Amino acid sequence: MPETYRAEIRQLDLFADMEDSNFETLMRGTYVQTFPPRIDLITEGDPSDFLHIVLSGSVDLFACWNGRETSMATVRPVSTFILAATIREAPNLMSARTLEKSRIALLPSEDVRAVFDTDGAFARAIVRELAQCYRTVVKNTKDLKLRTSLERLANYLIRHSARAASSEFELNMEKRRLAAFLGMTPENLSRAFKGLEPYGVKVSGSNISISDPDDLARFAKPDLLIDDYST
Amino acid sequence: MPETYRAEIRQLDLFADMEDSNFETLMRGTYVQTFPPRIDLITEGDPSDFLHIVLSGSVDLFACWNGRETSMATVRPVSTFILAATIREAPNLMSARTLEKSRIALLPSEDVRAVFDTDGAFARAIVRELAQCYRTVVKNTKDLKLRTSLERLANYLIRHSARAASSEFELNMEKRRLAAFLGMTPENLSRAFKGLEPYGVKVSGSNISISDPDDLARFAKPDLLIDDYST
DNA sequence: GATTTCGATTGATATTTGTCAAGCACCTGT
DNA sequence: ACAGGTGCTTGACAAATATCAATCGAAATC
Repeated sequence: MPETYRAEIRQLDLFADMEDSNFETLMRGTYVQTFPPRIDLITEGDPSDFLHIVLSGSVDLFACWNGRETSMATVRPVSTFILAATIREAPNLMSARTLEKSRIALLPSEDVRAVFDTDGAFARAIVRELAQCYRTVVKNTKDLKLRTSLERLANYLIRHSARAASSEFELNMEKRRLAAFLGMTPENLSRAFKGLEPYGVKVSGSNISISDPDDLARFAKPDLLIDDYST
Repeated sequence: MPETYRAEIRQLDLFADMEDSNFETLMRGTYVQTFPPRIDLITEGDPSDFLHIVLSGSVDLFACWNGRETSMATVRPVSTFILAATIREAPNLMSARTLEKSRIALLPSEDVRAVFDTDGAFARAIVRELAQCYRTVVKNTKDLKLRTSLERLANYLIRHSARAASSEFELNMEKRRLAAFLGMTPENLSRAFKGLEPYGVKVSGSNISISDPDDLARFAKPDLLIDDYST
């Protein structure tokens, strides 16, 4: 079914309001590919040849320097990545690899830029998307600079508990990646989980349960301007 | 001379390509005000009523949580801030205060959004601006997560030495703010300067001189994908 | 079913960073 | 010149975090 993904992409905020003909132009050069787990899709520093859209599976955005590596974000369906690099015709700042088997749509960056130059609705949608991304990174920076690793973990757990709408949930990534995402070592994450036990956090493998959410929240002090990813 | 600022603003990338009539619409509600040093312009969490443009002076963007405070960025002429919040009609994530006597233009956010909805050229300019901002924050996050405070300071000095095109230059902000910007305490910054002495960094008040830039660079390992603010 | 592999954990230790308190240096206004 | 304020620096100490090595345990492989 080579056409099924079109509707999927068309429904994305980014593409929903644009001209039909421009959407067709974009889709003409687009191809969809399924990648196995742990495949490198992009290496930081490479030119941004394609705008990527995750249709299924998940992708890790990470960055390296001087032999160190850190995880910057996880991209889940259905959303795009390296939009900013595509627009600015600049090298990618982050690398990307699949976490699991994933279907990815690839839109030639040239086409994206060309349509962007003529389709105002598309430009406006990109603005909204980029503004969202920007605000997410700013929140992340505040999290990193204003909180200790224990506080970051506590707030991470609260956010995910809220998203799961349950005081019990599964971590959706390896602990080593969670550690990198939160800006600490895996060893430190282990100890941080221990450190949250007094606040009612129980860990068993990737299963987390929070026995007293209010108690945990009193410690974590979640803040809309850091932890609310919806605005 | 109440009209001089118009030309200044019109020349900004953000406003250069838009329709004359739309620019007029924006300017109609715009006013320019001069603020003394250390005046709070915006408090995080407040609605984003105005897009701000720094015409002269400089503005500190900072953020607080749980009694802690950190500096996120310095805005210098001529550029805008809180563009993302304005577009998304969302609360500001950062607070802003003048560092010195500053002239600031204030554009009602409603007008900005209205023009944005009809003027494709304006929307495209906003995209480029936001993509730039986004990439800057991503670089910042990499700096924070991948480097120690000593490495961050070393790379900061190299960037500013390059900008000044000289191995001797003046810090353009208080050391306490530099410390907050680099994600450390003022005490730690003092020690970090000491720690860079073996690499030829000499500090005298706000005057910095780097006696052996290559030696410092060998330690700092500057990286285009973190330290190059032009792409 | 045994083996291997790899991530997670733990303990011991080192490094980095922050905190507190005191002193210093420089500016400013009187 | 002086006093007061403010930011910077320093030292002693404490807390946070990283590193290294060893072990554990569950899942994958043979």
